[in-house]
Amino acid sequence: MSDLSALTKRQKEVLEAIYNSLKNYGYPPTLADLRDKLDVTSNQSVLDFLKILEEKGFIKKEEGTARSIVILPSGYDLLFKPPLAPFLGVTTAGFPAEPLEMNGIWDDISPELSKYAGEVFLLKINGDSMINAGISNGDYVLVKKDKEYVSGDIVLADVDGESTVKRFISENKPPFVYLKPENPNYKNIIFTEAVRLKGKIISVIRN
Amino acid sequence: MSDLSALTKRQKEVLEAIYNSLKNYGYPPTLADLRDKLDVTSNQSVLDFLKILEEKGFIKKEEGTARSIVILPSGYDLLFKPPLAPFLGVTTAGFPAEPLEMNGIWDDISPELSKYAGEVFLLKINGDSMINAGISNGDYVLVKKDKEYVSGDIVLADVDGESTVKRFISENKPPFVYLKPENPNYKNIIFTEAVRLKGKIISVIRN
DNA sequence: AAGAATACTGACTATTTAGTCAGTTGTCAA
DNA sequence: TTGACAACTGACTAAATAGTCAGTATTCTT
Repeated sequence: MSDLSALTKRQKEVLEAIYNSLKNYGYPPTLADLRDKLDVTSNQSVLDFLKILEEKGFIKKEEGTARSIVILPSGYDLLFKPPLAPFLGVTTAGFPAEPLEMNGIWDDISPELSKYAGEVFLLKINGDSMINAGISNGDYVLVKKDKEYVSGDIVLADVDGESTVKRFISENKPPFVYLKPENPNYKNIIFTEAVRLKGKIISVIRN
Repeated sequence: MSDLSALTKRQKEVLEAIYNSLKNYGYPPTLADLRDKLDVTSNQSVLDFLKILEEKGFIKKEEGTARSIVILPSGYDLLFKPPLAPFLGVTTAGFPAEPLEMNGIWDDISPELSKYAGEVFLLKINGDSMINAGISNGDYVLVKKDKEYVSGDIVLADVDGESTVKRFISENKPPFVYLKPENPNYKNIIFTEAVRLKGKIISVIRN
């Protein structure tokens, strides 16, 4: 038997189609809605998929009831969280990483933000190197993956395998390009090949 | 004609019944579901209500479509935010109020937070009197209504009809009880009858 | 090479659900 | 005291929707 949590590409498309309906109309799709979205002509195809998704625990539906498909938490997980996973172990701001407990926290962030899924992730700040930029120990920052950075951006950087949050500076005088902590007790990090920019901090959340 | 945004007690019950269905089952109710919940025996009663709620802009439904009732933002406002309304016009942090644009912003905050509905609201900070506490101009703060405050809490206070965010201090030496701005350019506000504490700041959100 | 799983078809029925019609009752303000 | 409004009834029809049946084609595994 195949892995309980594994979905084929097509099956994931179905889950996404359900989610999109929900998002676009505010209520779940009918079999016919899904039939159209999935470009099939038979209800049976849809019922097959729903049965599989239900057996694997991603959705739930009531028999004999119109528009009764509900996406379960594990379904939402599959839709949104997997691309974030690689980052979740890491943590930041100049000090050793601590595993991030997403439980609860992610729920406090809007599902709306899931439109950024794959591009945005949440990190818990560990350290005080950015205190003067209003980012304190224990805060959560929302990081958006990006390719372009301008001087002054607050960024998540990977320095020799260790993650850190600093201000990115690029200027016409020495030391030209470097990472600047917003705390006089910390030193600038000169940009070398060991430094990689992972994303921009787009939001700070403090509870 | 009566106020467009006013609902009778019964009409509000209907809106709540819709919401409860949504919450309990994950999808909207049918006419029959509502018929049962509202303890009426005719579909027409339900249709009458839905028509009124739709005309008044609290819900939307598709004709000829099962379970197609969607609660609109103003419907959710009515369900959760009414106790907050008095606050929304106000704004904060030492300077004149600016009407708060909830649109978009509220969407960035989790629906999960609606469990605090009636106790929590969002304010946009206008001013820099709390800059050293990490609360800057343009930030949003999540305020939780409360009755008990301890020295050191950052609070939303009403001072002579004007709202402001400050640190609440209560100590054994003069001036004993007062509101302290976290910015040396601002003066302490001594606690008098003109000062009322409205809530605690539980979260700061910066975009 | 055979079976299992996946993805799919087309015609059909049964059930659910929305909506209509033609009213009644009670309340409250002009 | 009349008329608008709010809340409601019971029987009905029309439409939407779920689900069945009996298959085929393709790919992957053993």
